[in-house]
Amino acid sequence: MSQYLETLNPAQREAVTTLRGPLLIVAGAGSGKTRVLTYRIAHLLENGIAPWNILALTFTNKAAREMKERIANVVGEKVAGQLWMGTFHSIFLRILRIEAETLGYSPTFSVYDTSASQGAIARIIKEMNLSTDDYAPRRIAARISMAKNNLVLPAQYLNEPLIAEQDSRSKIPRTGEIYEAYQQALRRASAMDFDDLLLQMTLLLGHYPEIRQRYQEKFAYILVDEYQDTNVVQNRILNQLAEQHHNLCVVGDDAQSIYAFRGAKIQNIIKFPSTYPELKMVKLETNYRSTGAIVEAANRLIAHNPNQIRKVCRASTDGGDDIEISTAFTDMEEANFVAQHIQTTALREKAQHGQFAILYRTNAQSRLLETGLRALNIPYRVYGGTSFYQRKEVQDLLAYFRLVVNPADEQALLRVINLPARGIGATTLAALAAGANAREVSLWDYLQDIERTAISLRAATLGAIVQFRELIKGFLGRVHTAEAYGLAEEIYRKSGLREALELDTTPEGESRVGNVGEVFNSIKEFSEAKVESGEADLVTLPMYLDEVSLLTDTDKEEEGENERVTLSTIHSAKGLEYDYVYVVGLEENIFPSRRASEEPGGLEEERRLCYVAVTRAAKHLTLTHALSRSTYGQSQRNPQSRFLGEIVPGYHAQGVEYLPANSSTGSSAWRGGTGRTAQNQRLNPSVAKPRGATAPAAINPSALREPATPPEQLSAGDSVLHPRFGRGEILELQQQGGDPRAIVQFINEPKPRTLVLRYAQLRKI
DNA sequence: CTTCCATATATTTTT
DNA sequence: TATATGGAAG
Repeated sequence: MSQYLETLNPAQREAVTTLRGPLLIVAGAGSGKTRVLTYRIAHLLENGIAPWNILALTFTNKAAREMKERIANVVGEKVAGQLWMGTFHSIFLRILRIEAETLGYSPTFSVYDTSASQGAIARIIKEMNLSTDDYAPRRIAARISMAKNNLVLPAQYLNEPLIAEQDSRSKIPRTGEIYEAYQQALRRASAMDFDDLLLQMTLLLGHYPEIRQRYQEKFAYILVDEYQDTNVVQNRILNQLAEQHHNLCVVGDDAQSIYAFRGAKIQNIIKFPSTYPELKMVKLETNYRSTGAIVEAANRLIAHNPNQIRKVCRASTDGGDDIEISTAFTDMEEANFVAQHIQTTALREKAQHGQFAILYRTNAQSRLLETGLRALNIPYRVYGGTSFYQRKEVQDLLAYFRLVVNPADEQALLRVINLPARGIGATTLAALAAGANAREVSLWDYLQDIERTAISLRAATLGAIVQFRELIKGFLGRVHTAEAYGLAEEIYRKSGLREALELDTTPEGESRVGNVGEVFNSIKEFSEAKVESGEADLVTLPMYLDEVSLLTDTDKEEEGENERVTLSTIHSAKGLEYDYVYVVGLEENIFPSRRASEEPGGLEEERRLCYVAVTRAAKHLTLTHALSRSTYGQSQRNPQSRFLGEIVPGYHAQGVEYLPANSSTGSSAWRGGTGRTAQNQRLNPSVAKPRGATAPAAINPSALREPATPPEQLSAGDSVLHPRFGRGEILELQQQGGDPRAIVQFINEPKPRTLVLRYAQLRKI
């Protein structure tokens, strides 16, 4: 027996060594799932299965990369590189590129990200003259995405009475038509959105038996990670591929299914046994990550969900710290408490900041937490949020690349045709779109003989269009032969994008230039990696685009990860673990969120989300809630989350009365010095042990009551105090125009702010 | 055609 | 409270 098998427990060993037939591995949190998957692949290889016959699918690039690395450690880089291992989307993209022509797509088809897809849908809604109040593009896009994820094509969508009824009740009866037009637009642009990468894949396998058979034979062994998060289409594809050999191994935990809102079907994992009656089921129930106290807390919580695959999770070690619960008066005090708690704990336990994570339900909650951490000089990083790749300047540049690779790409064309401003405005574009639509060709095709067809355009506008067309044409021929970096640079330069960006010397402008620089760095890194690994001799722009269009921020590794506290939504934290975890905002209407509790099954999903949050903690778990919280600028009071009582039976925030909602004068009224400002209890043993819990306020409130300095007495270089942002230095004063403004760098802010002096109430210090 | 200001709008989001 | 979007002025 191989050495690695000896390091596994019996259940893990069974999961690793059962090579043939359908296998369901129910893997509780922290049960060594990745280890099992890794060893299982190693074991397959050891038993003579060729790496190219193994398909291993994950949801995130990060998970794929991690597993690839770990397998490479066991079997070597060369063999690991030959595995078909990656995300659903990236693997299917790879296959769809090969088979594109069968489906009537160009092999250079574009991949639309969410914003491109929404843009295309918005265009159609406008062209159909529908009100964007009822037909909010976001909403329609979500509806279409849901349809695609559930394998409902436009024809079915239009014919399904149930859907028609739903849509007319929601006042969006023409959604089906939009869906149909959208799919046509995608084809004309030779583009697929994220959902299409799955949908077209299943259509390919469904409509072409010989192709299906080829892939069935090729992928004789299939492994799927996070199976509880698969949607209808993904599940269908898996069944299609596994039809012949039935060697389908899925790993998941129904208790951690948190993506139903994106179409994930928890039923896939629950019904897996009935799809494959001959299956073997293995339950991994030993949690090697968390202490007994944490595992028990998680078990108590999840026990409130009725629909589950039964399993009994046990900790590998008993005991551990009790779960800590803290009640704060306000969200700001909650944030300060957490920051303070982290500082004290890090000192006392000699723990690295990288071992701490603060988890919240919504991204908006990160702001106060950041302020709290900054006030104590605790380094942190915010996971997720606005992605690097969603920055305007980055998207603009990538749109140029996309257009050069696939000039039919309408969204890319629309994005850059007037960028930098060339005098091709909305009116002109509407005329062009009308012309293209009338002829049923892509915009790009329509531009080809625009000199003859567009009569109504002004000479200057026509000239600008022709010039742009020739600019793009100059790149087209070289896309597949030129090296990515050089071509990218040339595009950046010749398009005028570079000049336009570099002209802006404001701090924001400079950061934009920096971001573009990062893109170029990533092109270089990507190219070098591909050449070094021998995967390619020549790395072209299309290859880079395929990589980058399926990449998210979370995939980027950052410097100094170990020294920084992680701030993350619970969703983004799935799969990660930290010694010290703070789950904040445990209040009704926040967590569980109001919307979720209104939807059927929503509450259970929120509870699973909470389960995910709790099980991220290895050593110590702190739960916090605030009596009052400002949302959208308004103060709100929410009762404690029901989850608190489920985790710690009988828990009620004690010793604090609900205070009137925060008034405009600030919270200094109860910050005065006497009495505790927050209640903090250590539970179980049930004797509540209060302790002082509030961090020093970032800004001394009394200092702010002093009158502001009149604007005319301020000058650049002055140190000033702002009621909200605190201390800062004036970088520049702007007099031009109506209101005099000041650009101020605050010590607690990453970048300078521009303030209108009339309102800003700055005080010179 | 571009710029600016008012107004609306507001989960979670692996791809 | 921030941000996105759309209409009116430049």
